[in-house]
Amino acid sequence: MKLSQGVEWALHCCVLLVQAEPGAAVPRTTLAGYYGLPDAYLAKHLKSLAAAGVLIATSGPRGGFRLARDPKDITVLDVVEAVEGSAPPFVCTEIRQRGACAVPADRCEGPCGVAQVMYDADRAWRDSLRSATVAGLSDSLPAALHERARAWLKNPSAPLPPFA
Amino acid sequence: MKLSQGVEWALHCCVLLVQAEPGAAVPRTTLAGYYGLPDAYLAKHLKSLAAAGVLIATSGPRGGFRLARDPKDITVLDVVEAVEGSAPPFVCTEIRQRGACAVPADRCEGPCGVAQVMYDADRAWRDSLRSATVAGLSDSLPAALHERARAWLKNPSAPLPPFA
DNA sequence: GAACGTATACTCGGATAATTCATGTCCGAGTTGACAGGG
DNA sequence: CCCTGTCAACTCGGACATGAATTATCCGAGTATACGTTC
Repeated sequence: MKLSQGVEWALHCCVLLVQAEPGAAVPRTTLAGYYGLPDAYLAKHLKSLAAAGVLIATSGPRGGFRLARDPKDITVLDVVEAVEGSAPPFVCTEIRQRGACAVPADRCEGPCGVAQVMYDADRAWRDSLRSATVAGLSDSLPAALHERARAWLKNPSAPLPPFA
Repeated sequence: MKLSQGVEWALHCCVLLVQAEPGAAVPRTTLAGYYGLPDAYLAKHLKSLAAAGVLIATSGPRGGFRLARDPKDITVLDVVEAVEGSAPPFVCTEIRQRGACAVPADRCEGPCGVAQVMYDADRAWRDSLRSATVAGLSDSLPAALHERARAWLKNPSAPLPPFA
């Protein structure tokens, strides 16, 4: 089991977008440059975020991506599911109904114990991710980083002030 | 994010092995036949379980696999990690230290907020899996299935009694 | 009848292909902003 | 000075290669059993 690399990128980009001017869009090249990511590939994940309703994409000059709603209402789970898909990681193939000792289907009402345990764990994982929001992640960063982010988003080509 | 198919197979096989005679080994062909699984591929996962110390493999006639310890002491997490590996699903590549707005390494003491949230979710997932044991899964099955399993393990070629 | 040696059959283990999915990259469609020209 | 039409540049979106991991399979190494032979 391995999570896509894009999850990390998407989360950091969403946190960065909190610092953008309200209503302003940030192009993907600016986002990619901030973290040194390949913009061509980052586009793929940003597209998924837009399709999932987490971001809003705008075309043309002054276009780009912006958060679709208040950062307080964007959970980490929203971002993860946008990139990874909302399909459960464990899929029960009902092997109890196959093979020499197959159990008749009419005796398999609920999910088997194995699937139930996996589903419970998946729910615990999702509940944990749902309890964190993009706003909370942004608040955990020091104010100095917010300043640098705002300066960069306003003018990516200008030199950044040195660290205090 | 997708879990390997082998996780389901491994869990069901471990639950089935609870019904084996104490000290007796069950060959992989018998395990595969019970659930109608490809024995050649199942061998790969059983090998992983043996390497992880969940099962004990024995060669030669009357050989096969048996549980390495009491089913109460085998958690579902043990089985999942044996098959999937114990590597965390989320790997932080420290992208905050890269790109145009890279943060100096000496200012990155602990993990970043994004990684922390993912690690917490991973811990919740593992804790959930750790709270379930192979013995618990076996106990959740009806007694009739235990009977059928014991009969099959004792003589896989004999016809099974019909369902009551 | 018991012990021993051999051969056999059965088991796991590692090495080897095929397929699927994530990764990485590119170019085209669409849209907005800017500019030049005219009123 | 203001309005309008055209143009151009910038943006995203989908289509196209690449690589790795999972899936799937086979054959060889090793071992305990069973049998036949001998004492």
